[in-house]
Amino acid sequence: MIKHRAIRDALLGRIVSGEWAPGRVIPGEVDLAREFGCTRATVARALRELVAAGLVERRRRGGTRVLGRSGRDAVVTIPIVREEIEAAGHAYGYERLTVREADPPEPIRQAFGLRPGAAAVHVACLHRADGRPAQVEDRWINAAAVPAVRTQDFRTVSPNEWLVRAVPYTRARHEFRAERPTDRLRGLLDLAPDEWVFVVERRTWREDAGITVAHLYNPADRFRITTRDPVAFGVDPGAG
Amino acid sequence: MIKHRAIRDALLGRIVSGEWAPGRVIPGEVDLAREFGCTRATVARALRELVAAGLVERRRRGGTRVLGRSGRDAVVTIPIVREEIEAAGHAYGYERLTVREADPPEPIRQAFGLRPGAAAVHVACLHRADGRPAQVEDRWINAAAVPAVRTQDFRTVSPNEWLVRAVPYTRARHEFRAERPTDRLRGLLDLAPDEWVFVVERRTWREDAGITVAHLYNPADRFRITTRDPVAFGVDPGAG
DNA sequence: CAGTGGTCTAGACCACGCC
DNA sequence: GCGTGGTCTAGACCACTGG
Repeated sequence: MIKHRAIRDALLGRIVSGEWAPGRVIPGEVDLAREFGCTRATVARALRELVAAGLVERRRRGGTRVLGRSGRDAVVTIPIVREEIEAAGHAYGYERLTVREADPPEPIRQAFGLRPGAAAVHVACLHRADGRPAQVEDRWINAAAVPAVRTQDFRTVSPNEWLVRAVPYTRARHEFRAERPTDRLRGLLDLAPDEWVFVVERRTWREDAGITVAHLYNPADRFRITTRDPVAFGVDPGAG
Repeated sequence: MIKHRAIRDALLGRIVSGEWAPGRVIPGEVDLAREFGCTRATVARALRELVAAGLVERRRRGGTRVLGRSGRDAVVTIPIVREEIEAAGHAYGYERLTVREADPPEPIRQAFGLRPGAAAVHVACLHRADGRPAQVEDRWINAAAVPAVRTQDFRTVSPNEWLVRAVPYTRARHEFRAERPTDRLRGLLDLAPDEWVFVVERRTWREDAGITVAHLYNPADRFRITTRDPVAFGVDPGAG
């Protein structure tokens, strides 16, 4: 029986049951500590978790207030194509299409904060499931931030897996959208005549330097992204 | 100067700089407390935040180990069409298309955990930006879990906004995918001849009872979902 | 079984911000 | 001003687990 978790769950129950409606100010730490027979510190820890979960807000002198859940935040795990394919019981296949050092196009250069003429490496490759095309990966890597990329030919190791090992990053942003495929994509992915592609765009930074911009093109007919609730608690039981 | 935050940031720096590489076991709480001139409790709090951020894992006797960032988790804010439209400076328009009480189809019934014959309310409506169709909302609401839905005609209030006020939920799941539009959708959304729709599927529960299943159909040509980093720290500075 | 993290107490001082 | 949360200390005991 972990006290701070029992307290957190008790308070959570009062909130989701509606006993403590959104907008209401709940009892102060001292009162709760008395009610639960513990010290302020333990109550404070429970309340800190509720804050992290976005269920309450706290203000000095103003007390702790229950928030209405607009409930718009969700956590999405960016799928790694290799793991998806293997988890589905299919044979994973990897094929490097092209690799070249070149001037990145303007949008990429902007993302990297590079001056015109600065070098970057472009890699394109194809991931297969049981031989069937599953994803085209089109990626620019900032050669200034990752010099080692020049010595890599990506013939057997996919850019994603190489980067994860080679360069820790500190920040990532993703975008999901659907697009009309180019003719090249249509051929590579063996798309139906009218089929679109589901694009996952992934950008990573190390501090302020852009590392990579990747476009992951998936056949829209057989691709989806799912979310789960913000970690809040449930996962990661010991963390607060 | 908040000590636990200073310590957390110092440790974070050693991790992202590579001084403490993934896999490495970092000094114990007692050593860190001595180094930073504080008590174990303060160091523990800093480390708890690093755990929550997914940067380290801790085990009794095993110590605190730096994790490699596969970096696959991202937070996505589910867009609310009205806010998106108004934020873009357009006039928001709402039109209820249909509302009826009916037997939900099998997949919906399954999501609600309802027996055949149990009632639910179906609502369809259209959201516009400057008169132009922006999103079709197709939603089932569990009448058993939300009896008040029977008295609502949704003529002026959208189901989403009504539900947020009326029924707190405890759990939500979303799915993003792209689909061929039906003819009805093509007409309602004024889609280009070959255009697909970007579907956001949203399901919410209260405890174990399903509340609603919504399909939000967006013209794929002008819709995207973006993510940000897991809250970790930065947002919500006081929370841990 | 020893050493690590996990938890909790009792008490203190501080800082902010409604009233 | 004064009550609230925010932080920190000093010390204690426990629980797990790797060597």
